[in-house]
Amino acid sequence: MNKRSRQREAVIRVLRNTSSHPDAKWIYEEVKREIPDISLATVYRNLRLLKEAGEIAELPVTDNNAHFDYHTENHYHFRCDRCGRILDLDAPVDRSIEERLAGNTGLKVTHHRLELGGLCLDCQKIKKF
Amino acid sequence: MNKRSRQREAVIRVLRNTSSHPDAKWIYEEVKREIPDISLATVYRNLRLLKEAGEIAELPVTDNNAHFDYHTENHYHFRCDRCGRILDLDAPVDRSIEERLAGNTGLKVTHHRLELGGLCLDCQKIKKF
DNA sequence: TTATTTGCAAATCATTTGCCCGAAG
DNA sequence: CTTCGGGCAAATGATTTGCAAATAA
Repeated sequence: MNKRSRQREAVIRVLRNTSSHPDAKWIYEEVKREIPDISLATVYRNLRLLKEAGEIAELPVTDNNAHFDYHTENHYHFRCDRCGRILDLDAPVDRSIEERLAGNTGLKVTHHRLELGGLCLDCQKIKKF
Repeated sequence: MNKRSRQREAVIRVLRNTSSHPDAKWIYEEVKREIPDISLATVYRNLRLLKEAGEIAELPVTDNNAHFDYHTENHYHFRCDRCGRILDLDAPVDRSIEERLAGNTGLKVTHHRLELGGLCLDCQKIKKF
């Protein structure tokens, strides 16, 4: 993580400029438009390093693909049950939830993650689901 | 899902009798104590079928292994950042969170997932982290 | 110069599938 | 009987790794 390579910068830039919380393959395809002979392994390598360095975050999902987010500060997500899209909510983070739920369990709570689920605007228009 | 096989019953029973939200390998090892020649594929197959039938739930995690939960009703989790353990919280689910966060976005919210993170009781005792 | 990073291909790991046999209903 | 589920081994798909060549500092 101590050299600024073209490919690493491109991975960061792609992730910064999308709000779609993409997986590695999607990021790879995007970066390839700028650096056509970049290797998928390089994308994976950089995503892992950036994550370990805390510059990006990995989202917990159930679809067998790691999804990434450039915004590491805590914020809330909405996930569409139909199309799988993940949207950022701009509601403020409410830390008081943490004490309220942990109660007297003795757990040391440092953060929380909250995600709404349902149908996004596009998918609500589609009749059968 | 319309026959009651010994191995399927065993998978369900193992999951029902643990609170550790295990992955497929762990469940496999447990069931093997009762049915030594069960196949790992059978465990995977049943976990997928049971999940599709809504009898168990899959938890979203970032560790490249699918984790399962026998309790499909909505409830909150605590995840230990150090040991990765996932605990159930017995705090009541607060559906009012959904309207509060979705606001006037137009999203149709049907459920939410909330997870606290930090250090569990055991890991708080360990000095260096 | 020299430590890092890349691209490629092979390796690994979790999970799924094809197929044929045994078991449940 | 007849259909569904199991075991095994091979297939798949995502992610990682070894290594020699390329590149940033």
